[in-house]
Parts: sequence; C-alpha cells; structure tokens
Amino acid sequence: MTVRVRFAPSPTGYLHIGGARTALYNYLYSKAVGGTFVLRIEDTDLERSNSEYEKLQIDDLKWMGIVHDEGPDKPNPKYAPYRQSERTEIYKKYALDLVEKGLAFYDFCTDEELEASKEKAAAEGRDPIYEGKWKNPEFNQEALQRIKAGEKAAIRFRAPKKSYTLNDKVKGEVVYPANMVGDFVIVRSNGLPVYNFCCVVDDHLMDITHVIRGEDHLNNTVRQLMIYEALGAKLPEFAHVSLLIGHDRQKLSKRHGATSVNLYRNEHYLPEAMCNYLCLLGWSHPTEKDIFDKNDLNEVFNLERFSASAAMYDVEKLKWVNSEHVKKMSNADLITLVEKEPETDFFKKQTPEWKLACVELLKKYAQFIPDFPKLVNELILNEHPHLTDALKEILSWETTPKILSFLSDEINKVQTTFVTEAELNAWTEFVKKDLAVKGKPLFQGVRGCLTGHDHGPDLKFLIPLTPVSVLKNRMIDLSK
RNA sequence: GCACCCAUCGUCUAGCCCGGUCCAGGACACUGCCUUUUCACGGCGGCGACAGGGGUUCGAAUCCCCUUGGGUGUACCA
Repeated sequence: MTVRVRFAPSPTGYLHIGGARTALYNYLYSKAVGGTFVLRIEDTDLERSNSEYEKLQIDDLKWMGIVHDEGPDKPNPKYAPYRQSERTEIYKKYALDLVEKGLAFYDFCTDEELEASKEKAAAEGRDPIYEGKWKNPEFNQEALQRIKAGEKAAIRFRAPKKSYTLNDKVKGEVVYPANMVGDFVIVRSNGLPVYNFCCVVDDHLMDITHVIRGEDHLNNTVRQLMIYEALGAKLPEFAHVSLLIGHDRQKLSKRHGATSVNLYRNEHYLPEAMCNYLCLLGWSHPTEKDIFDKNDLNEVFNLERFSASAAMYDVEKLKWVNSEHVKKMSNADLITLVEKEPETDFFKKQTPEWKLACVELLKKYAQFIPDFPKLVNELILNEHPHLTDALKEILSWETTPKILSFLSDEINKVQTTFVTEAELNAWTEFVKKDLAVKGKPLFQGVRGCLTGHDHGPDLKFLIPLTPVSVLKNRMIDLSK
C-alpha cells in the first residue's frame, strides 16, 4: 500500500515556524518512501479562516521547497475537494449515519445549561463531561420530531466508556483511561462539523496512512480513535512530534518574536537553511550530520529518529546554519543571487574573474545574501574611512605617515584599474626593507592606509579587488 | 483540579529500545591559543550535562517505581 501523508493547516494566519516544521516532516517522509503528500485546508472555523491566508501559507511552503502532490490547486478527483468548508455535506452524511446507528445523538441543550453543568463539575472538582438529558435514548423520538420541525441542534458523539491505547511512532504506547472525555460535539448547532470529526472523516476518505502532527493533538487523539472505531475505519500510523518552545520554555507564539516563515523570507534567509534547521529541531540525522540539503535526506529520513521532548527555537543557530549554506553554495549560484540584490551596479560591471574572486572572498564573512553588496560597499567601495579609535591609533604611530606618503606615491603611478597581488607584495616589501618598519606598525600600518580599517579580510585578496581610484581617494582622505 | 506527554552541557542533540566499549560524543553560543605578528575565515583546545531519591543488577544515562520540574489537553477553536 502506498503511503499517503497530509499537512492540514487552518488558514487563520501566516504559516508558522512550527507548522512549517510539521509540513516539512510530512514532505520528507513522503519523499523518502515514495508516497503522496496531500495538502488539506482545515477551514471549518469560518470566523477565523480567511482564504487570503491559504494563499499566503501555500506560498511560504513553496518558498521552502515543500510542494504538495495533491491539494485544492492539484485535485485528485478521487479525493477532492480539499477544503473542509467544501466538504460539509460529506461530514453531515457521516454524522447522520452515526445518529442513525445510535452512536451519536442530537443535543438541544442551551449554552446556559451547558455552562451551569460545567460550573457544577468544576465546583465538585471533576471533569466537565456532558450529562444533558439528550444522551438518554428515551429522548430519541422527541429529538427527531424537533429536528423535523426545523429546530437546530448540535450532534454529539456517544463516547464509549472504555480505555484506548495508541501506538505512537514517537511517544510509544499511550494509554487513555476510560472516561477521559465525555460525549463531545461533532456537528455544531449551526450545522458546521467540528475539527476532530472532519479530521477523521477526511483522513479516512483520503486514505491517509500516516498522521504526522504536533503533540498538541495527542490528547485529542482519543476522540479521533473513537470516531475511527465508530466509522469502522482503518487506523493510520500516528507520529506526534514534540512542540517547539520559546526561550521561556512556553509554546512558541507571536510574543517570542519572529515566528512566521514570511518574516525569515523577508530577511533573506535561504529556504534550504530554514529547512535544514527546522528539520533538526526534533529529528536527528543518523550520522549526526548537521548541514544538509533536504533533497539529500531521501535515503535516511524516517519516523524513528524523532526526539520525544520539546525543542527550543534558537535564531542564533539558524543564522549559523544559514551562513553554512551560503558557504556551501557554488560561486556561480552566489553571483546570480548577488546580482539580484539592489545596489549591485558596480558588482555587475566587473569581469567574471573579479566576481568570482569577490564572492569567494566575501562568502567567508557573509551570513546572508544581502551581506555581499553590504560588504562590497564597506570593504571595497568605501572612499571615506570612518575614523574609529583603532584607526586613529594606527595613524598616530610615527611610521604611518611615511607609509601613507609612500603608498600614495605608488598608487598615483598605477595606470591600471586594479593593482595586482605582486604589486601589493612589492610595496609591503619596500615598507619593510627601505622604510624599516616591522611588526604591528608594518602590517596594520599598510592595512590602515589602504583600507581605512584596522581589521578585515586578507589584504592580498582584498586589495586586488579594490579599484585604484578608491584607494587613491581613501589615502587623500587619510592624509588630511 | 483532572488526564496525558516530557526530563543528557545555557541551547539543539548522540547514546537509551538490545544495561558494561560513556569518569557520556557532536553542533551552536561563550572562551583560549595558532594560522610568516591584521582578520569577521580556517585549525587546534577549554568551559559545560545524565533533575532528585529509591529499587533491579556484579554493573544503570540506559530497565522499574516514587518525587520534583516543565509542557499539552480539558471548547458548539484548530
């Protein structure tokens, strides 16, 4: 039997980091076993759902390279539609069927009655389970009459009074004691079905074989187990992945800062880095590899390597992963990406050799793609050195003016656009031998005069990339 | 409250299922040194953990129990 997994977001907001992670796990698993990845939209909460968010979430998923095989935009006639709001008739049919079989019943209790019962239960220190009169079969006839007369009622599922056991791929054997939940609503009085019910009906109808989702659904699963049983449906495998938490160990939410994927997208994180980092939050590579491309996971991704405990989301490590992916990228790809950035006119005008040398040098220092143009401006094109304390100190050494005037003279003699590494070496040699400068005053002196910085990348790579005209202007500035 | 889940360095984790090879390995962060004296790169080090208590065993991070701590659920939300 072929594996079918699904990611089922509610379009009530942007794609969340945690959602992206579960989507990724589902995607990776489907790829690893040659299965099908289904995208289903859980929009039964009409008040909070918004089709705009559906679009945005799919967009973010796409950005991460998480593409679904089936979904609202790629329907398989056998399973469509993929939006729960378009499946209400299906749920209604199943719900009515359960009522007919006596596995569910109409409930006419008012909010007030329910509230009172809840409060009473709380006062007595027990769980608020449904105890309205309508659960009693002797009211079935009356209920049916009132429904026929057009009255509205919720449909409640008759929860069996027995314990259930789930064999979860990450949590192991989970036992739900009897009476854990009371008779719960599966269809609201407004006719709209409820998550726990839709979810099971859909997973069943869509032939979902593996349910990989967040641990926050673990307690709910007992309700779903009951419905599977009532439906006579085959149980899928479950894998309840641990939750993502913030620095205060609370479930990751907006107040922890940037928690939606689009924010990272806007900050130019690489999608591959995002996937890489998220994947490692709760799953480990069999060889403890920590930098990889998700497309290289096909052979090794499985459901056996999930961590059972919650993982803290740490942007610092994400940044590191991102810079590792920048370094891993080919120079050709880097050049392409850099040229897409704004304010890269100078870069674009240079020779292919120059570009190659430039990205080769800068990728060591860049964490993000936009860092490249920034570094070009700061390190290569900046004509007016910023007088930092460190630079002032270098200029105050008695040997520095000698170096500065010598280098200025030499630079003025240069006819080419760039100097060569050999020329640079010759100058340094001269300063060392003829001007008799050595040690820190030599190296930092030369660096200071040429770059206007007290530190930075290796001069023999940096200077040949810097236009002679810029070098000249820097030294004019420094001579003042 | 009740139910369920979880518990290895500050953080992500390996090891746990199938006890000894673990006075616990890797990565981020922090930090020291080195790289023909710069350096944001790189190399080599350092710091740093089996929550506590009982058991089982010749032997426990690994198995069992309790305690503690944390999380989740307890909706006519998903």
